[in-house]
Amino acid sequence: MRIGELAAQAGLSKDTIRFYEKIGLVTGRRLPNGYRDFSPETVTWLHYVRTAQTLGFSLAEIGRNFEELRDAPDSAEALSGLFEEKIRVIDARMAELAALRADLDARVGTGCPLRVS
Amino acid sequence: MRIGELAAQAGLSKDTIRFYEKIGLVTGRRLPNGYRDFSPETVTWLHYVRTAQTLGFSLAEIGRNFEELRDAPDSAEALSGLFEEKIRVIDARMAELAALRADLDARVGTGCPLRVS
DNA sequence: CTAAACAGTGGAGTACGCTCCAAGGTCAAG
DNA sequence: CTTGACCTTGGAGCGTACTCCACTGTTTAG
Repeated sequence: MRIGELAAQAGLSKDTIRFYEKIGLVTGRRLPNGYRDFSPETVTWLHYVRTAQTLGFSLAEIGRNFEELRDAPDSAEALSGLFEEKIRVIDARMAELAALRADLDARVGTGCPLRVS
Repeated sequence: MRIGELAAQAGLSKDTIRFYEKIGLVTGRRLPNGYRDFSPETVTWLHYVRTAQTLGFSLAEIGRNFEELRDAPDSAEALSGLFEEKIRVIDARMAELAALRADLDARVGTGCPLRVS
């Protein structure tokens, strides 16, 4: 798969993918003509990158996951582990949101002390 | 309260607070000697800023809330409205996270296709 | 009176995550 | 053989959110 198709399928720009390659977030083979050639799994990987990113992980952190994954003896197992870890993060994030929601909820209509200056 | 104390209580650096003032995220009176003088409520406000930020709101968005709040005829009512709106945003974000979680959950242990090459 | 601890300003620099060129090579269709 | 869609590279630029610096002024304690 060349970069344009990958970009379309992953919902990213080509420039973004080239940028990700530069920082080691994706790797691609090259065709004889120099064009990048990505495996279909890269689409899944990029979706995961997006997910992790919205969860607050930096590209550097995600890149470290990528390396761990690549070096793992069992990649399916490693991936499951990664996902489980992300799920824990999501749960924590949701708990945070719930707490904030409760806090705001309690303040609604109370003329609470956030009067500014 | 001068900037140093505010910084300590809010867990931010003085530079950050001066930066926030520059972009209109906090406002302060000035003492006769030119030093900034913040009200105690600013601490609460800054905590709110921190929270909103970790939830993914940009400083610009938070700043708009701040202005709406300041310009509102009835500040208590405006604040309630703001909180209710935030709650809706939070609910939406939680639903998003729940979907993400379900997605990851479904992949765990399936030896899903994310082999990286 | 002096030293230390605070405060002020303006402006430069940094890290992150893109985004947009410009100039050029590759390739299939007509 | 040209046109157009695709690809390449390097490098500049941008928005966000700080962070640091140099230099200066103010206040307080000894």
